[in-house]
Order: sequence, then C-alpha cells, then structure tokens
Amino acid sequence: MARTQGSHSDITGPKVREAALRLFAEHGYAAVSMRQIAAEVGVQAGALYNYTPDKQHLLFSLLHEHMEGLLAAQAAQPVPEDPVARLEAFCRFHIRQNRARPQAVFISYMELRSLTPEHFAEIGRLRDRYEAGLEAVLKAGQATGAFSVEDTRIATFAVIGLLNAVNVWFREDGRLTLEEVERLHWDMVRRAVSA
Amino acid sequence: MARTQGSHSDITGPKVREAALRLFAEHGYAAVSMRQIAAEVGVQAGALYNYTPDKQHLLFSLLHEHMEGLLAAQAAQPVPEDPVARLEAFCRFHIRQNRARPQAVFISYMELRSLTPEHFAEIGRLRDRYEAGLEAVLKAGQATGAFSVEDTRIATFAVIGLLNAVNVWFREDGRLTLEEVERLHWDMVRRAVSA
DNA sequence: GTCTATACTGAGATAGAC
DNA sequence: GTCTATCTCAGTATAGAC
Repeated sequence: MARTQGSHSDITGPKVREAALRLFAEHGYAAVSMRQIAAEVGVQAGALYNYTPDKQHLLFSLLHEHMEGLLAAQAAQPVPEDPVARLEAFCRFHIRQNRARPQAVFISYMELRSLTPEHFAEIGRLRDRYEAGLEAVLKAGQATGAFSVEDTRIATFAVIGLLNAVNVWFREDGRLTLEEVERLHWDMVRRAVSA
Repeated sequence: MARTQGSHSDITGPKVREAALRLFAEHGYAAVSMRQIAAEVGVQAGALYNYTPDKQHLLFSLLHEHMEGLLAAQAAQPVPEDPVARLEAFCRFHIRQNRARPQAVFISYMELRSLTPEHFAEIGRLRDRYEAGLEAVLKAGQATGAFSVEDTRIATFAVIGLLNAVNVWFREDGRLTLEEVERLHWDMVRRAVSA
C-alpha cells in the first residue's frame, strides 16, 4: 500500500462534490450549509476546505465541470448534413443529456444567480456556446427552406424551453421510455419550426 | 385625520410585500434576510413581524396571492368555442400574465422548494388548476381533430415550457412588442400541436 | 487528511419601552 | 406601529493538534 489508511483525498474529494451537487439541487445553494455537506460525506465541516477554497468556488466548479462536459459531448456528436436531421440530433442529444445529469442541469439553470459576477459571466459564455449550436441549425434550415421561423434567436429559446419541459415531469420508472419521450418532443419541435 | 401620524400599517404592509417579492426574485428566498427586507422598506427587522408571522409565511402569502390572482384572471377570460381559438387565447393570456407580474411568476417557479410541504401542496394544487385549463383545450382539439398530439399531458408541459421561454430573454424596451412576441409563440405552438 | 475547537458574523425571532 | 436591545442558533471559515 502506497498510502496510509488515513489518506482519503481520492475518495473524499469526489464524495464532497457528489454531496454538494445533490444538496444544491435539492435545497438550493443558499439553503445548504457546509456543515450539511460535511455530514453527508461523513467528515467535519473544516475538512471540506481541503477540497475547495470556499463554498462559492464549489458551486462554480460543479457548474463549470458540467458545462465543459456538455460541450465536449456535443462536439463528439456526428453532425448530419441535412438541417432537419441535425435538428433531430440536437433535440435527442439535449434530452438525453438532461436525463443523464439531472442534478447538474438543474443547478445550471437555477443557481446562476448564486455565482459571483465573474463566475456568472464565465458559465454564461459556455452556455451561449452550447445554444449557439442550436441557433446555427435553425439558421441553416431557414436558408435551405426546410424550416420557417421568423426569428431564429427566439425560436432557439422556444425550442430549449420546450425540450426542458421534460425535466419537470420525467421519472425514470414512469410509463414512457426515454426513446419515446425523445420522439414525442422531436415531433413537436419539428412541426413547430418546419416550413 | 382618523389616524395618528405613527400609524403606517396601510403603507408599510404593501411595502413589505413589494420589497420581499423583489428581493426573493432577485436573490432567492434563502439568500434574503429579514434585515435586508426591512432595510429596503426603511424600518427595523422587528417591525416586519407586525405583517407576517415569519419569513416562510411571507413567501407563501406572496405565492398564494399570485396564484389566486392568476386563476381569477383566467376565469374572467372569455372562452371561445373553437379549440384553436381557445388555445390561442390561452397562449396569449399566459404570455401577457407572465410579463405583467414577472417577479411573482419567477418565484412561483423557483421557490416552490423553499415552501414547507403543506404550503408546497397548497400552491401545487393551484398551479395544477391553472395548467388543467390548457390540457382541457388540447383534449378538446384532439377530439375535434383540430390538434394532433399523442399525449395531451406531455404536450401541456411542452407548451408551457415553450411559452415560458419568453421570460428568459424578453425586455420591455427590446426590439419586439409584446403583441409580436405573442404572435410568434402562438404560431410555434399552433404548428407544434396542429393536425 | 481529518479532527476538535473556536473566531466571527449574521440569521430569525421576541420583549418591552415609547 | 416602530424602535432598541437582545436571545439563541447556525453560518463560513481558520488554527493547530494528531
């Protein structure tokens, strides 16, 4: 054993992040105390400061990691030529990502206002990059005549809003599979923007 | 003068509610202190307890008042016979209401989790009643063949999500009038659910 | 790396003078 | 109805022993 029994940084670190993510998503950043997070992990509050300089940075770091992962996954997706196929790919990808990391997605919408202005700007830039992907698809389809949207910017927000509705009600053990949910929502999006 | 100069309950009461609504919307319920609210109103923290038994009840009371007002306004709307016209009326009404009380709408989505379970259930019931109006329209249109939605429950959430997207970006002094925003969104909703 | 202990600050809420 | 003063508790964060 290269490590002593007392050295748990490689275990405790991830546990701190998981606990914080879960508690922030459930109760909100401001309502969660460092003591609560520590209790969840099974350490004393002071020990958390081996893993984060402060509470604010813990939130920022969770959001940042989530957004970077999202953008990396987006970049790894194949990009069909046809705008309609590209829009379908975006819709399905977005729904799947939302369900794969429900807590991270949740706080990335709810806790932006809990960030310092600098951190807020940083996360905002990453989100804009993600949504720009959708707007580009809508613009491309508008150019080919496949889509008919008067304002691609507004349509972008509308599509995101429609897709995010899934998060309000979807349950893993519900009557619909994720594939069915994807199909139903893609169908609505397609009709909403098609020429 | 029937009142002494020191009696300000008819002035301070509303000011407390306005300040709380504004601060809760801006920073979140948990992040706002009674002292902040008091400072905003221009009194000491202790004086707030002439108007609310505690902070939790203040939030609940704001949400309750908002939902009751929303349902009353909804009930006062004329209800067209034709499902398509009814859906258009709902969409335009929903967007107008959202813009008329942006802060109340915002906390009614964001701060549900800050309510006690009893208060949460109470507000949830009121919201369900509001959204049931939309689902009824979709069902009616489905029956007449005007709409084509596989699942009216899911479509209800999708439509609400699409319409709420307006709140993310709309600015009173932006390039679009509320009428144009209503039309653009009604157009997308109509296409998304039409046969 | 974690603990205990604690400094310091601010929270919600109440009591009693005016 | 509001103020001042205060109680009690919990918050973030740090210091130093182990």
